[in-house]
Amino acid sequence: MNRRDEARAATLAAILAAARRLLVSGGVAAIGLRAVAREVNLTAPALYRYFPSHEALVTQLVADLYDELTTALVELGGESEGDLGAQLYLLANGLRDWALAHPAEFALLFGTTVPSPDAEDHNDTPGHQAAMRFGALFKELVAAIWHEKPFPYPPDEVLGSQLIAQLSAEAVHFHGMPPGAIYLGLTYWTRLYGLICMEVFGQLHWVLPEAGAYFEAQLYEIGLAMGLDCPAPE
Amino acid sequence: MNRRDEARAATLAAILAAARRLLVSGGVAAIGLRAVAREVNLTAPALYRYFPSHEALVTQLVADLYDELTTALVELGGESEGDLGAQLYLLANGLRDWALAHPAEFALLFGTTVPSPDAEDHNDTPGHQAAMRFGALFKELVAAIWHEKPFPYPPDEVLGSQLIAQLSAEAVHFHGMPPGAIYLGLTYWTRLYGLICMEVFGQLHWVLPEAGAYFEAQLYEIGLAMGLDCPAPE
DNA sequence: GTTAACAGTTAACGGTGTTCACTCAAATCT
DNA sequence: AGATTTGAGTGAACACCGTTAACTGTTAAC
Repeated sequence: MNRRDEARAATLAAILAAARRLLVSGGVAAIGLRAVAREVNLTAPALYRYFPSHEALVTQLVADLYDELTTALVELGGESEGDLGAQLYLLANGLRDWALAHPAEFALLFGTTVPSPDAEDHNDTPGHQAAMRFGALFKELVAAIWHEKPFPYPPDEVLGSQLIAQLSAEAVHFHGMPPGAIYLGLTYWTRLYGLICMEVFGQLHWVLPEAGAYFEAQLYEIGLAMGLDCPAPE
Repeated sequence: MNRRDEARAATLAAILAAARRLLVSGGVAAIGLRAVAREVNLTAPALYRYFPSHEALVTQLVADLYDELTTALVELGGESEGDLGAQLYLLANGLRDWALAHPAEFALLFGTTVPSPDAEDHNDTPGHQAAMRFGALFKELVAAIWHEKPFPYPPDEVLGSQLIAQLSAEAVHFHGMPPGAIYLGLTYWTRLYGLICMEVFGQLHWVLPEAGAYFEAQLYEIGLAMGLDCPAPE
């Protein structure tokens, strides 16, 4: 580790920290090259020694945010050691709290990710890999819940043969769960994502000014479906 | 109607059409003042005779897209006159098809709408009003379904007293449906929105490369909960 | 027929991401 | 140790962005 490499690593971290600060305070649009450079006492072209483009900087920031969110949720779930149901409940609420506290970051991570059809070239992007690590969190937890106490799942007629085939192909990533159980776990994630998206993006205001009670009811409902004894809303 | 007013209306329509074209081809970022102006053989400052700002132009475009989507869904549902369940099914599938065919427009309408907390000033924006007209579509249909054949809804213990109070306050907008029924209708909309968001934003690729079968299964499941006889997936 | 209103232009300001030529210090090689 | 290469950083510039101001014609109104 040269003295130059140390300096490089330090400024790189400072750049990402500054970008993060700007994102939190002013949204995605606030992450300008000159603004970031100003925060670390540099000029804009100097950042091209660290990132090939503005987009690459934002992508790296996305990856860091994913990892930060993942570790935050992991240690949040660690508080309820053993009770996997409570862990999933904490995870869901933790994700919602994080999204509401950091709407700009949430929009950057989970919103408007226009996926270019050519999947090959950007599947190895740091953001994608961090997203996979985040997704694995839910995958592993759902699989653990299933293997601890298998929950009833919809009969095959509800899913359809095509979906069953698709889910069976993914069974290796879910530790050999049956397709119906994978379906229910996926349903949990889908509904959770949809609820948080609607709330963060303000798509729920026209019917519910405050979505906390609705969120809890939904969580309770889907938790019941998975055989968990979630705390009932009051 | 002066000759000047005619010209004004014509160019205004041309501006919005050009903006729409740019949105479709290149996403939201492609709607630049100079780009729009170039499309209608004008210079950028000329557009300020028609819109006070770039944002106002985009907002108007959002309103137009909402109305276009609303009418498209209305006439799509009109094909199944009488059968309200089939109408809801067509609406859901129509919305998904539209979103997948026009991802940029969908992202503009339903994604990343950062809602400023000061709700007073922009509640009368044309985009908001058009969004209300769109939302009314689902509201009315759910209410009609309920009044035609009331469906069973979750007991009060599942919802919690606070949510029941909130939903009761909104009952006037749902033609006097009980809170539990409103909850189920809202659940339909929430799950539909979440599913489409996930699919359009590419948030489902890491587990399902093609989400059509999953979408159908989800639609069938929630349709069953509302007492509808949707076509079962195969 | 004069006057006021208005669509549209050009020029400019501050901002953006990005590239190029350049300087200077640090690491490497002889 | 001295020469040489690597690389971080700068300043100027390019093409773009949204926006404003001053200005030119044409059209409507009195």
